[in-house]
Amino acid sequence: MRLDVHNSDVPRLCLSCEARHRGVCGVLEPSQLVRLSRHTVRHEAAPGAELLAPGEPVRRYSNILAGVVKLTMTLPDGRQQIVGLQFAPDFLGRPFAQTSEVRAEAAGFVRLCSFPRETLEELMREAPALHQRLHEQALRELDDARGWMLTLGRKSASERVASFLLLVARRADPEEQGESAFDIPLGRADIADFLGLTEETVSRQVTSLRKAGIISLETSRSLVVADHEALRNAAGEGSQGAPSSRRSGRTQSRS
Amino acid sequence: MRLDVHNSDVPRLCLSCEARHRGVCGVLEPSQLVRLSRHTVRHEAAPGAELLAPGEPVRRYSNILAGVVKLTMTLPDGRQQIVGLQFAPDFLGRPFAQTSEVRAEAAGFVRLCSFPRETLEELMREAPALHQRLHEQALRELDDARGWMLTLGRKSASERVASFLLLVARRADPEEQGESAFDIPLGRADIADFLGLTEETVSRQVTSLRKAGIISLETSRSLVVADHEALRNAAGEGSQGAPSSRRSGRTQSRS
DNA sequence: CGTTCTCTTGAAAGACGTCAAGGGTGGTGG
DNA sequence: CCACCACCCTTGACGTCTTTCAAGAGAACG
Repeated sequence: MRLDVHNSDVPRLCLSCEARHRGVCGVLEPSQLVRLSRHTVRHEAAPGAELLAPGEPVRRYSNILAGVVKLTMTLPDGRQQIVGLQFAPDFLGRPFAQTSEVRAEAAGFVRLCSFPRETLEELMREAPALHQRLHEQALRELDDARGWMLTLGRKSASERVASFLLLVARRADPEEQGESAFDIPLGRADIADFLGLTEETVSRQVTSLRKAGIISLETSRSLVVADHEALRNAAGEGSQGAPSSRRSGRTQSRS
Repeated sequence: MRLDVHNSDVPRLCLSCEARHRGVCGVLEPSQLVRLSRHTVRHEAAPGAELLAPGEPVRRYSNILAGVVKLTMTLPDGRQQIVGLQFAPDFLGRPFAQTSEVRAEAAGFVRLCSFPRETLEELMREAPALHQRLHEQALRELDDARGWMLTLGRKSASERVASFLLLVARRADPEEQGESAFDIPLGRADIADFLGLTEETVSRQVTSLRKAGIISLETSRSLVVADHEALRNAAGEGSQGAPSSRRSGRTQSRS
């Protein structure tokens, strides 16, 4: 049963917060929000700031209020891969784990709302809805990661770049209709780290998509999708499927 | 508070079941086990059998009692990628989702213990420990998937094959000491689908690891690790890290 | 207006995919 | 028990996609 409460019971800090609607705070009662907000700190992180260090104990969890966070993994010899991207109002941090396996880094300026580990765990115990919300986010991230495994394992360079641009476009315009300009939140080097390519290859494939009339760029980081269906096809997600004789391997892109 | 119960309260079906200890059933009370077991069916699946079809409604969940299950994703043109491997006593199926994005397929003979969706959801509501167990498995799978993203995006063919053999060896012998023979649960074609390579390339790299004295094979599917540290190094997880001038890209393997 | 960083483009090399054929192994039937 | 067949694995030769190395253009900033 839900108590009859007023908005005035919601902490002032949370009133204009996006996380309270679409984020994890959306499932909390005002009284729980009040408790959470007592231990809450808002802060901003500059581009490149390390939000979570691999191997270090996780003391605080955060909601992402604005900006994009890169989750990266690194090999001993320095090779790097972005294994996830998080946007507002995603929850940042791994529940139940003492340490994180990944490094979280701000890609651009990021605004966060952080709270201590203990507070979250306490709330999670008494609010099953919160627990479920976090579980659902984990499953969503799992689906995403597996989708990118398919991209990394089986798609060609141009398909990977098209897939990434599709991700950007869909996030801004889920309907995939408009012709407005979307801001690409990552530089070429970060896109390369995400797609398992080099900076040069990303740049070449962007150029090639532009020359094919599928996209156009106002600046190097501002994307306009000229032909949504062509972009889906270029990403390997096209509806038409002429099964190849061999089911494996990257297909060779013509022209 | 836990009731004072005896083993005799545990359903006969569950008595010798591995899932009751290390699997999700381990957190259930005997009374809940009884309830679950009333709706439970044990069955076996032949190699290649489809356990979960992408896009179809999920009616049943399962515990894997024995065998290996491949989770695969496929592009419209037929290119395929294994996005996860599951072993006993893993839980199979995606909670909260109406349909599955991935296809689950038996790799070899598999024994399963299945129960209806409703029963699991009912138990999950009243047993927070079960909910948490499933949440933890999802997070574990997420960590795995991200680790393979790093492998698929940044490792060379020989490093990928070494990484896979390391997975097999560690699963059988977490200490990584013994010199016993491990059964490789996948054929070369499946390994290729897992590593984003072709069958031929996998075969070549296995040969190369064998010629380097790092592993030896009794049959093509029986692995002996001759030099554990060398295998870790070959997988790119070596401790020594001479940072390359460029941080990205697959390093060229010498020799 | 120079400096620096990011992005782009070019040419060459190499790793992996493709196509093709051969070898091993297990199962089945004569 | 051996022959045969199917399937899986291995090996070879070649093509090409992506990386590497290198340099130049463009944009942001002081």
